[in-house]
Amino acid sequence: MAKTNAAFMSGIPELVVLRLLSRSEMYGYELIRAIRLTSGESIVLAEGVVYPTLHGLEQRGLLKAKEKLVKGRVRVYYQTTAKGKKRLVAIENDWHRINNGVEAILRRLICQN
Amino acid sequence: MAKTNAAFMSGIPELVVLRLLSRSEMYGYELIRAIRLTSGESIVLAEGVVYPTLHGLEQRGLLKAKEKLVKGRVRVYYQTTAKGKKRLVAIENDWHRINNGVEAILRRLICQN
DNA sequence: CCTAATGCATATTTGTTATAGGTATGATAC
DNA sequence: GTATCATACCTATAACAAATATGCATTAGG
Repeated sequence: MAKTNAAFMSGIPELVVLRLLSRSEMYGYELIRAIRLTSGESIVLAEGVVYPTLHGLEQRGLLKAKEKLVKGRVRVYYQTTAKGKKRLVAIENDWHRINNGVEAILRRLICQN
Repeated sequence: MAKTNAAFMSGIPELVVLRLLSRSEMYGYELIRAIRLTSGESIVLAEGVVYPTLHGLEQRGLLKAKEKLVKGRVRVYYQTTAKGKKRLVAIENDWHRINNGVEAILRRLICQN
């Protein structure tokens, strides 16, 4: 468990990657910064997390990769596919459901066994 | 990945167990029902998840166990200790921080890289 | 020159949850 | 009376995903 993230991270990389790349295409390094900045430093994913995630999502057809040569350096741009967007909707729903469940327990809206 | 829970579950068992047992003592089976009901069926933890969690938390001094004989049957009641409540506050904070980070990305409040 | 930042990649470890069993008692229904 | 379900506990193993720790190569800055 990292000092910065500390638990509650399962599923998060897939969710945030699909979400950010559904809006605009990005390359890995850029995406890592975007996750950190957009989350207000709350979510910091190392390269060893993001790159395998990108490769996995691409293999599953949820992302599409495209190589570009920028300043003599190869960048791999990724973009969420239509299939990826469907998947995104599904896991967003899952995330909200789990979240509501936890909130209900923390706030104890309902009660009694 | 379970059909009911589907990702986003890391850290959740510890959090909800510490939270529910900080309010009132419960025995394992009762706790399992309480998690399911209080979360509105959103979070369903099997016995194979809850019992090891209880044992682990007790070993770490975050829970205190007490055996009771009820209707000729032994029940093990658990209760969150003072140390457990401190830990609870810490992971509740972690949980909210991660949550806010994900929300910011989903809603894209902030932007630009 | 040397260092930091950029940019990609992957093998291995670690930590947790999920699964799938196992034991035993009490209550209910047929 | 006996079959079945709910109660109540337990643990070993599998499965999975993130974290860690690397490696390589290029560019910009001091």
